[in-house]
Amino acid sequence: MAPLRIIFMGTPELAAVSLAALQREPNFQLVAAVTQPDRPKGRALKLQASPVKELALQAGIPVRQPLKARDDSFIAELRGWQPDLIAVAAFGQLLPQAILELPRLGCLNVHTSLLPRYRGASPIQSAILHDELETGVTIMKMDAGLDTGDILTQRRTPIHPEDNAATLHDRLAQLGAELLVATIPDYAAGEIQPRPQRHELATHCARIKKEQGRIDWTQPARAIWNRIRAFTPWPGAFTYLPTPTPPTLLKLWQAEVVEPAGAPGEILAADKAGVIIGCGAGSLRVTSLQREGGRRLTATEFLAGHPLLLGTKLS
RNA sequence: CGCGGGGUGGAGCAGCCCGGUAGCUCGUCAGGCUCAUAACCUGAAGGUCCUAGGUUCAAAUCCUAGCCCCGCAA
Repeated sequence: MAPLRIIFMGTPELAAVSLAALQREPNFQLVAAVTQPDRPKGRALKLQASPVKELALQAGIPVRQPLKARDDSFIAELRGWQPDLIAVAAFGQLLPQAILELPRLGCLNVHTSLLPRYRGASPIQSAILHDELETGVTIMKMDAGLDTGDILTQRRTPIHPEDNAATLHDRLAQLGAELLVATIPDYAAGEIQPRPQRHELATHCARIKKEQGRIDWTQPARAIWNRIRAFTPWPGAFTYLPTPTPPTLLKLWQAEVVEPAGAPGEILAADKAGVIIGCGAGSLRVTSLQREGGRRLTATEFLAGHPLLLGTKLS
């Protein structure tokens, strides 16, 4: 059997993991990789290629970076590759019907949630933020909506207390890549019956905004704990130290829920075991934190250079 | 030229404005104390103050250039 001609569309690291997995399969022929245009990034605002682009270039796969996927000349070019299938993972743009119908086998998408839950831009963070006990990945046949296509396969994974968005991201990226590679041959052979989503159970999650990382100390400790885990490593959960003008930004990277209660935002203890801060219910022991201008430090290291007065109120 | 903070014994910081023998909280090592501790007491080792120039009688401190790190912004 001739190898399947596959076009890959994706952008961030999550997608690159899937591309790498596809690329290792001898029965798949990656005829092109499509990704977002290089974007200014970093302190010098230099243009930076997406992880998918870097990997594709390294693998000798032709790369395209259309400003708009619905551009006619781009679609014509896609057609020119004569793909059997388009595989999409975190591409960053909705695809027009013309593209969805272009390959013989249509477009498959890797989504890092158990659809129909957490459709949209931030499924990994949102699952943690909403105190879910498990999440997973879904391979679906794409349709015109946002993550509304028929489900081909799913795989679950528990969310552990020690998980944060980074660890969960890495695990789901791996799971998604494996599941994609495993699903495609069965799907191509007609052995998988796509199942429509139960749309009445759908939930949506929007793109994360940095401001959502701000901690509201009147919330229960567990909710704040989830926020810290969901916003690590990006954009970071933060609060402010009441230093004389202006307040100092303080990012919290790691914490655990503890029993003792206290006024919301008040520092109840600060020693080698961590910094204990009162919440709306219970309190939080912070064990890894970072002041603006400084690096991420353990509580012990932080306290060596930045004494925290008991009773200080964070905001 | 996007804005800003910073590079000081092993770690985290102060000192810099107002040049003049390098300090704090820890860690490490040795000894002591304790039923016990991420506890306490005593003592010790350990520093080209990022690099290269410059100013000066004298530079961690002032000036110039470079390298590296971080927050914001994306």
